[in-house]
Amino acid sequence: MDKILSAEQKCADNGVKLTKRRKQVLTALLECNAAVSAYELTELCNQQGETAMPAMSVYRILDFLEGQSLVHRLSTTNKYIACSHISCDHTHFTRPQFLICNDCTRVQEVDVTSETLSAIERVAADVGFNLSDKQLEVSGTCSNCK
Amino acid sequence: MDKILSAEQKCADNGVKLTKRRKQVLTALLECNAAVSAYELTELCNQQGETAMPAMSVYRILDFLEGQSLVHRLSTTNKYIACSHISCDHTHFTRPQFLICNDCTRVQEVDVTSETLSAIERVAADVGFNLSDKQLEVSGTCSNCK
DNA sequence: TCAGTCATGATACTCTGTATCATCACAACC
DNA sequence: GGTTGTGATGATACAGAGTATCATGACTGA
Repeated sequence: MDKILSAEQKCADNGVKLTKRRKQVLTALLECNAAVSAYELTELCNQQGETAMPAMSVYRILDFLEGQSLVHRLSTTNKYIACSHISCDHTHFTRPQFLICNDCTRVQEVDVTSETLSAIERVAADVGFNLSDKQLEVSGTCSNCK
Repeated sequence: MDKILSAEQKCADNGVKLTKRRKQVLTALLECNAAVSAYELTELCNQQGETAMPAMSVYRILDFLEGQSLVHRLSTTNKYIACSHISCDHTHFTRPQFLICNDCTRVQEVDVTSETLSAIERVAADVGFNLSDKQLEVSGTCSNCK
């Protein structure tokens, strides 16, 4: 799985380690190819793993992976997905935007366009509000489900 | 409190009733003038109310009030706020957009501008995605806190 | 007044996430 | 080699968010 190799490389570049457990969680998340909750991911790990994976570790590891931009947390649904850009050299300079399908719960990651961003920033600035570096999450129906 | 009167009128127009309990929850939410969780709201009701307010009822009542567009649920923070437009004739034709302050947790409700909306729609359409009628939530720092 | 319907009360439970402390693994250093 | 320090993981307990379910209350309309 070359995504894991890329992830390992990125971690090494940042001076942190993609340990066995972290690899296990990331692999499970990549394989299920969907947005899943931390507890669902725990179950997935426990199904295929030899040694038991505690939910606690999954939370910690997800935090770590999020810090490395290898996974994203969807705050509207409390679920996690693997970043679409693990094996390319995409830098997260622009914020990610997530299109969440209400029917099949699949999630597509795109970049926030500069138009969208500047439109939102303008509205915020009007009331003296500074945006922080968060992502955008919108829901609807994906191409498969409509 | 004329906001309560307006709310009562709106409910009547829709053929539903703003009961005593529902008024109590809405009043508490209006008075605290902030985004609060369902359980915090339960406590607020219990502090000032004579008869105990079960958390269960608060959830049901919040659902009801949300259906009447009298309160909004912030899904990124799992909190609720009273709608800013209770006592005006604002129709929620446009989606609300919430600016959530990371420091003081205050929330400002504005309307999504047509620019923002069309920019987001364009990106979504590019990948065959139809937006549904959800709101937009962005976080940052409000004018008081910066 | 009696039945039907909607609102509320009460209990229990699941799911999500955090706090805390113990233990383990590995690397640097003497 | 032994020791010590640090970061990763394990284990337990708990808090917070939300749902399921069934019972009861209140009002309306025949």
